[in-house]
Amino acid sequence: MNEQLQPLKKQPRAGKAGRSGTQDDIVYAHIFEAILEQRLAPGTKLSEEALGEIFGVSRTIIRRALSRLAHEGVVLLRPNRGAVVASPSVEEARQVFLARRLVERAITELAVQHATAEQIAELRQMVNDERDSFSRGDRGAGIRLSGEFHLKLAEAAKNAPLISFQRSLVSQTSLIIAQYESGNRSHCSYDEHTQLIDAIEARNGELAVDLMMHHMDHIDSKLNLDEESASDDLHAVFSHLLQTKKPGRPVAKL
Amino acid sequence: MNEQLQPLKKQPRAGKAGRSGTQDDIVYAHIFEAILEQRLAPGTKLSEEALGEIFGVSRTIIRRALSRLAHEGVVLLRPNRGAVVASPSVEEARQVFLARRLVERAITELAVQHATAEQIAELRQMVNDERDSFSRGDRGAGIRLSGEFHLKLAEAAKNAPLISFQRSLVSQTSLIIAQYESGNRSHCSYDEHTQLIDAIEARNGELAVDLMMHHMDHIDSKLNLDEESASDDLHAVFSHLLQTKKPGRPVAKL
DNA sequence: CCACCATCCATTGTGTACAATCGCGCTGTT
DNA sequence: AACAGCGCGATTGTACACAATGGATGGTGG
Repeated sequence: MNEQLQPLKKQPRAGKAGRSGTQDDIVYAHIFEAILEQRLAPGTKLSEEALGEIFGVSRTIIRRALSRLAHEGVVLLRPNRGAVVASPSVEEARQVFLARRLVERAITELAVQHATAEQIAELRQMVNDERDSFSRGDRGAGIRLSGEFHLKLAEAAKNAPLISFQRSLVSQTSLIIAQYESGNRSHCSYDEHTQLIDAIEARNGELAVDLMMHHMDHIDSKLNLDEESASDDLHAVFSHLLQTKKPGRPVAKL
Repeated sequence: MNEQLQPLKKQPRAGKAGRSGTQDDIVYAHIFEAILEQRLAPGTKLSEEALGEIFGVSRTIIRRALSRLAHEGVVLLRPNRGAVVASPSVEEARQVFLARRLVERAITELAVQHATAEQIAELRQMVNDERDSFSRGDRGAGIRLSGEFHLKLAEAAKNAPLISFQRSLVSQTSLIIAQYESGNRSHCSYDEHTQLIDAIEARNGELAVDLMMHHMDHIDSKLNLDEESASDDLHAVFSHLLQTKKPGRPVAKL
């Protein structure tokens, strides 16, 4: 609890994840990234003061970031008891996936109608980045970029409420994948992403929706939600017992 | 700016809209209600200090409530410039309605599968309340209760992400209705709500979805979004000019 | 007379001190 | 030995003070 970052006052974009914007966004992005990359395990307590020291900002900023993360379902905010990394139950995971199926179908149809050439090019670029991450063995970045692909697709759908909802769903999905994914197979196979882009570019709505639905099938078929989820579920159930494994520096390296 | 409420420290539930919970919720609910009942017109500036004095809490609380309202799209938070009541453009209204169609369809199907007898009874009760409000001539309460009906329905669908999204959509819809509704016709005709409940109770999914879609049709057919929206749109465009019509006590009576 | 610029003021953004709350361990009793 | 009650420590909740930003206003020069 004695090491601290440079006060990040003026660094324009902090490394890889720090989007442009205010301190909130930087803190938010770093915590989010740490959760996705499993440097912060589900159930880990997120002390406001500790995070404040780590990032060199006051609790005010931390609190806003946590509130935002909580709203997206990545962090659980227990009144008077602090924040912990969310550990979605199997049931919660199912609900998220159901909602995503719904939203992705609509987004795909809309994207086929509205996606511009520029957006399609950006999507292809993101798939490239994603493939690079996986081939580099950077699992966390891969999951994150895969999520960002779906978010970019939502932007192409040109519907602000859907984009916002999709952001929340993608965040939660990423957390679920990080928590439940079986084996070491790649997550969103980027091949599927590429095919999807092709269908969208060809303005073939039916095919695009089909591909997206299969893509969704593949994603949750990779998870252990169905039968043998007992062990993972137990872990989630008892995670609050493990949460106090030294409060000191949950984030080792940023 | 000199009259103030009792500091609301310990009043368990403040009148009609104050849900159980902390001060945030009370402030949130009151502002939300004031917006829906058009005691706060779109474009009205929401000064943190003024609200703080009115509710007898510090800006910290107000800020949280505003942030929450902003996330639901009812309030626009402009960095360094304060918060104003959102004034959705026609395009934004269209996007909200598109998203709602999507979500309502899914919610209806799920509610048909999962709604319990108790929930159905609660829905019927809400329709009664709604009818009472309209017959009493309380337009604001009517719009609000009508929204709460749709939210209750979402709860019956037993999908947390969808509930959360629906909450946001319903809030925005209510604001749009308050802003754009033509004539003095009733908004959500409660007859349609009753029929919908009947179909759900009979577990007739196809009929229920049909009714819901027609219900959606009726809702936006009542709005002036389509052709003659010019005047309303102009009003929205220039609403920021009217926003400074005395900052004093925007909320007259709670 | 108009346009531009500098200064001021009102309002929001942030940090920090204090108060309230909850969990935990201690002690005493049965 | 086990359990209930109580106080303590740590952490969150709230208020407030100060800093920073942006708009408004009044003055000056063209």
